[in-house]
Amino acid sequence: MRVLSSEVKDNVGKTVHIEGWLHKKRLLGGLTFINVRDRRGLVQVVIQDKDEVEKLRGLQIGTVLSVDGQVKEEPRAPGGAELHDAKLTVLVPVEAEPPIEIDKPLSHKPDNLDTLFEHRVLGLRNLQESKIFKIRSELVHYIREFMFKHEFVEIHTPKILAGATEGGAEVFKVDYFGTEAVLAQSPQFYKQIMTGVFERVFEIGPAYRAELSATTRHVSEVTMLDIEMGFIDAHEDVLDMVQDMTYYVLTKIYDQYAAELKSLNAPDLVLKEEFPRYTVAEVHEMYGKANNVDLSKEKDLIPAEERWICDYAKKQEGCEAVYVTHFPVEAMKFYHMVNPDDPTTVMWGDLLFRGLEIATCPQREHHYDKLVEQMKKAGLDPEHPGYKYYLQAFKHGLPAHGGCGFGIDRLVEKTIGLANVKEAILFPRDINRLTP
RNA sequence: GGGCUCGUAGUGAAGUGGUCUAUCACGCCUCCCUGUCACGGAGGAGAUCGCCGGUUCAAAUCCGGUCGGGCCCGCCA
Repeated sequence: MRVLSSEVKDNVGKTVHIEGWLHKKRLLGGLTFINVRDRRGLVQVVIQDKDEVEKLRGLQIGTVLSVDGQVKEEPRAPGGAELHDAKLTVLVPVEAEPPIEIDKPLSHKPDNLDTLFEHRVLGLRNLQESKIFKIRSELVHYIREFMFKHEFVEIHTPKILAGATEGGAEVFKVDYFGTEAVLAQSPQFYKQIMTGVFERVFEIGPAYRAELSATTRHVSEVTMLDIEMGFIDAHEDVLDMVQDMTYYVLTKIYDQYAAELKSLNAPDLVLKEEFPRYTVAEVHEMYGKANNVDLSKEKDLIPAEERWICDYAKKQEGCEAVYVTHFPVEAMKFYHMVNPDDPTTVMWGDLLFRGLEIATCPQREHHYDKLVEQMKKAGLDPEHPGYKYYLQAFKHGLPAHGGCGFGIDRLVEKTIGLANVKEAILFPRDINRLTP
C-alpha cells in the first residue's frame, strides 16, 4: 500500500512503502540522503547500507523507484520525519542526464525562455515550475467555485467554426473535409446564444489568435474564461460580477497559497472590493497630463497607459485592479451596445490588473433589428453561416446581457508576477513555437 | 509587419582585437566524507565561441550577410 509524501509524518514508527521519482541524491560517505518526489511533494530517505546506495549508481534524477523504510521522527529532516533502513527498488532506471536543472530554480530571463520551453517536458518537474501550474489549477478551481455559486452553467462550445466570428483578431484557417473552416478566436456567439437557455453561462477553454504579435503578452493559443449573463439591469451588473469574481479568486489564492506565492516572489496583493473605475477619456487625460502627451485621438489605451493607470490606482486608491470604461464607438464591434446616454461611447469596460488588460467586459446589443443594422454597418453579411444561427437566437428572444472574455494565462502571469504570459502556460504556442 | 537587441560546454554566465591552448558556477564521471537539505573537499571529461563570407600579421571580439532567439511598437485579449 503506497503512502504519499505528505502522509509519511503520520506513520512514525511504522514501515511504509513509498513510490516516486528520484529528485536529489546527497552522498556523504557512510550516509546518503535521497529525496523522492511524488504528487504531494518530497520525502527524505536516509540510506546507510552500501548495497542500497549502489543500486542508484549511474542513475539520474527522474529514476522511478519505490522505497520501503521505517518512518522516524527527525527534527533535522524536512517535514519532521524521514525513512530509515531503506530498501530501494528501481522501477524505471534513468541513465540519461536531464538537459535542464530539476532541483534548482530555472532562469526565467527573457533571453533564456527559449531554452526553458525547449526543455519544458522535464523543466516542469522542477518544483518551482510545477508550483506555477498548481496555482493556475487552483485559480481555475476558485473561478468555477464562484461561478457555480452564482448559478452559472459551465458550457463547452465548438472550436471549429464555419466562418469568421467577431472580426478583429486574425483567425487560423483549417481544412475541414475539403471545406474551409476556422479555429474559434472566442466562444463569443455561442455563449450569447446560451443565455437564451440558461441565462448565465461560462466556459473555460482555448481560443486561437493568428496575430503576428511578438510581445510578452500574446500567444497563438490562449485559455479564456468566457462569461455571459442575461437579465442584467445595467452594464454595471456585468462589471460588478467580474469584479467580485476576480476579488474572490485573488484573495483566496493569496490566502491559501501564501507560501508558494512567496517562494515564487509574487508581489503582495493590493486590492479593494470595489475596483476604481475610470473612463478611457479620463485615463488619456490623466496619463497625458502626467507624461505631457496628447492621447485624446487614441481609440484604445496604449500599453504604457495600462501600466500607468494600474500603478496610479495602486498608489492613490490602494487597488492594483482597475476598470477602464466608456470606450469610443470607433473601437466597437458590431455586437456591442452603444451607450444610450452618449452615442460616442460603448457599454464596454476593460479590467486591468498589475498593468495588463486581463478581461474585456461589454454589454451586448440584444435587439435583433438593431444588431442586424450594426452588422450591416460593419460590412458583414447576416446570411453568412457564421452569423445566421447566431442571429436566430436574437430573433427568438434574448434578454439584456453582457459578459467578459477573461485571459486565464494573463491572470496567472500577473498573480505570480511573471514577466511573460508564456511562463504561465505549460506548452506555449507563439508565432515561432509549435513544440513541445 | 516595423524598430532595437542577443547568440560562448547539457544549463546559467565572464571574456569586446594578441596574454584565449577560451574562464567561472551548476550538472555529469572517479575518489574522500555519518545530518545533508543550493552539502562540502580533491581530481576529470565536456565548446570547431550559431552559420557563411570579409577586414587584419592576428577575430569569440570589428564589418557584411544569413539562421535562430528576445524586447518594444503596431495588431490583439
